[in-house]
Amino acid sequence: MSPHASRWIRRLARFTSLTLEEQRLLTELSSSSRPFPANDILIKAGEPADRVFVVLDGLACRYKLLPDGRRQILAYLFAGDMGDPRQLLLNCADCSMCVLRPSEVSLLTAATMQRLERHPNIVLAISRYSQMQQGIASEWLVNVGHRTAFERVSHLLCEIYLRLEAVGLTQDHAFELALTQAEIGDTLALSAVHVNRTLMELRQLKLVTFQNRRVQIHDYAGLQSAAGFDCQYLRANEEAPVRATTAT
Amino acid sequence: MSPHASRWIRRLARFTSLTLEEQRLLTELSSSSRPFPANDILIKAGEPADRVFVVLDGLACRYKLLPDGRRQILAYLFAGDMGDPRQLLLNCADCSMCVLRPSEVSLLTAATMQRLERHPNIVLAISRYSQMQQGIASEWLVNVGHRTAFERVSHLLCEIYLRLEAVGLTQDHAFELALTQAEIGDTLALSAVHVNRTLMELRQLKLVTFQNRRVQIHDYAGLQSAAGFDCQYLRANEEAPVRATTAT
DNA sequence: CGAGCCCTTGAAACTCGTCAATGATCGTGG
DNA sequence: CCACGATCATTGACGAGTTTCAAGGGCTCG
Repeated sequence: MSPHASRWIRRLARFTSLTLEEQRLLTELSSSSRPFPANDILIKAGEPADRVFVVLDGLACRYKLLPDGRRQILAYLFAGDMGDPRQLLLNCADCSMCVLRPSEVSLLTAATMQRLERHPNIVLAISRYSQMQQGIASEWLVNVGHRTAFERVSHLLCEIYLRLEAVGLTQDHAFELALTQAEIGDTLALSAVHVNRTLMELRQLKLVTFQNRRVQIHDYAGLQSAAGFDCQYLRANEEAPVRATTAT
Repeated sequence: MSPHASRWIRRLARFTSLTLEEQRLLTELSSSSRPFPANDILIKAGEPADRVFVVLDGLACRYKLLPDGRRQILAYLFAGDMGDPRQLLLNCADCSMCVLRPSEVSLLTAATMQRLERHPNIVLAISRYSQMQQGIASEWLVNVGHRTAFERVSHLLCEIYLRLEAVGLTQDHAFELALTQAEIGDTLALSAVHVNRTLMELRQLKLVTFQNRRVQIHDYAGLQSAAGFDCQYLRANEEAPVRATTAT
């Protein structure tokens, strides 16, 4: 039995309340997790994708590589995050995935997912969660497209802070963030050098300190305002609506 | 009865074969469409989203606005394209949507979507289609993040060409594209001025001509290569797999 | 025929990338 | 326990791509 299922449950439970039985099922299904060493590749773009990844602990990401070797990170998967089950419907993965830190990852088969589908409540939570993930992807496009380097870095840090807070991985506006500056650059479409300069600037302005894989937010309001950050897209306080629609 | 449902059916049928009965249902459900004038706003970010939009004819887009007025276009919806039904599961729209040209748009209610859900085949097609749309969004992030202006414009034109071809809206490597250069700029995160310069360059290289709302591709292979375009993400030839998995 | 929107072009400024070198940190093995 | 190599952070100088500003011209529609 994996000790890490709780983050996943906590993540999903934000989108609809789960019964104890449903929580037990999620715990059971994620118990087949196994550890992956840092930089291990989970799947490459183009390969058949017959599993859904659940990151129980650690940090993974989805990304695409260009022929010249440049990389765009498309999404982070923190502890509690999972891939979109709809991915199973297509013949092959449209992007690659790797773990950035030593991580505990569970691989759910199509058969396992079918067990989940018998629980409409869980399906609802996963669907809403996946929809939120799409919202994050949209916000990233805005970020990379229309914000300055300074705003981008600030915005990303605001987002990560709230996402980690949602699963209980922050304390006093601080959290562990095991990303190199080069990886942040691949996320925000900035050079590692420029990420560094921007982080220095944030430090000098006493907004954020990012050192030794730890982020300390000194002035969240200031950071939010510098980023033009509006947390709505994270659906931090999504309520379970009265009407229990079951959409595709 | 709308005369435009065929593009929608054609679009979905690329992902699984639809029976005549299923096609009739889609035609019936889209018959409640109505025309929208150019620049009409379909929905604003934050408003309750209780309808799924199907663009039967014309051109719409999803976008986000920044407080300073800048706009990032997140997706185009050409004739035959639709929104993601999963959007209904969240309380409100996470981005705005408008029509860029006079368009024929159908608004499907949650009740209508529930009728569709009784047809697993249609659900499958829509799910696969939506998944492909997500793939397009990922590719756009790569585009904006890691490609030069020249590559971005070329890449976008390659994509639009294939998407329009899929629903029969091209002839001889030419198609109507009712976008202003400013709108292309809002899509690719470039200034309108630079879009113009890039289009001139493409014209001089005899790759593409874009004039009078018409795109004529003179050298598709050359354009594809200039863009570093790999059409796989469009799932142009997605086969209906043997196994009929029904994922969430 | 005029108004408005869009395209086109030029010049100057700025953000950010690249290149290069130096330090700091960490894990590993001698 | 220290030395070593590797990875990562830091800093400076320079260059390139793109933006902004500004102005003129063309097209379309009423």
